[in-house]
Amino acid sequence: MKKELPRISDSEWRVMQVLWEHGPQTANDVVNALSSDVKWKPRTIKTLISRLVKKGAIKVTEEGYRYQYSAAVDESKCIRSETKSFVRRVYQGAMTPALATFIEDADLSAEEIDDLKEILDKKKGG
Amino acid sequence: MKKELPRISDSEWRVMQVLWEHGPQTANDVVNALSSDVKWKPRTIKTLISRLVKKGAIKVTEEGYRYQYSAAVDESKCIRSETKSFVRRVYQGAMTPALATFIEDADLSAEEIDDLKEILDKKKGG
DNA sequence: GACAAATGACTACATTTGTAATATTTTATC
DNA sequence: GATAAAATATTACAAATGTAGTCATTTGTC
Repeated sequence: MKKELPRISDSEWRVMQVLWEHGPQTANDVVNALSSDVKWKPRTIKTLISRLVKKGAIKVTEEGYRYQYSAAVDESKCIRSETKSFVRRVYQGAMTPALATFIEDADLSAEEIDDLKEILDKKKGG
Repeated sequence: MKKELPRISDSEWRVMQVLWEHGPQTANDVVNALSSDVKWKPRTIKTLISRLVKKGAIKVTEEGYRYQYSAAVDESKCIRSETKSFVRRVYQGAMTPALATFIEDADLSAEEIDDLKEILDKKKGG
């Protein structure tokens, strides 16, 4: 019984990332966390939070007398799901060409390259 | 003077892919090419084509008496641009973690792994 | 040339998204 | 308890998107 992931829009992702990174917070905490990154009015962020609550991506608890918001969906699940739909859309589902383009475009240090090769090796070994 | 890439929606990608793959075509050709993949009415596909023309992603030429449509934007540019915005959104721009997740999730054959390692090596060498 | 068939242009309409404003309810303060 | 301040809820509204329908025109056919 896998629960459907709600679809999370671009702007909404920013909000989710705050919650995934910092755990339960008030709406104001989220506003503050985002204030350096985006130029949205606090109202806008509140709206995004409400929509995410309605979608089931965020859950609310009343801690004391104010609401606390926290992620109700798993970050890696969302990332994987987004990744899959991205690859499906742009690469018609073909993972290897996607990876090849990624690698070619990425600006990688020697260490990063080695790390990735190690991941590849592990994959082969497994 | 780089021209701005128009933003191409999910459904519109399907249309673009047909044009990138098969070159100039009539609207009907596109409809036929897509008919096995999607369940859209021909009208819907015409609408998508019109929107893409308006956005400048497709160009029209009158071959004889019927319109021929062809891609006006470069496929790899679009792919790169989409990829970048995807990584920005989901991975906050961090390419290496993105790649790591990609690799871990991918279902790769031994050959594919070797190919990717080779790409990585070339990257290091360069 | 009249008329059907094909094509393209224009119009439609609900949903989602981006981006908020206003109204109401709670809480804090005097 | 009245009132201000803060938080939440309700409402707004345009652009983009998904998904088409209808109208007008062009073309092929008799």
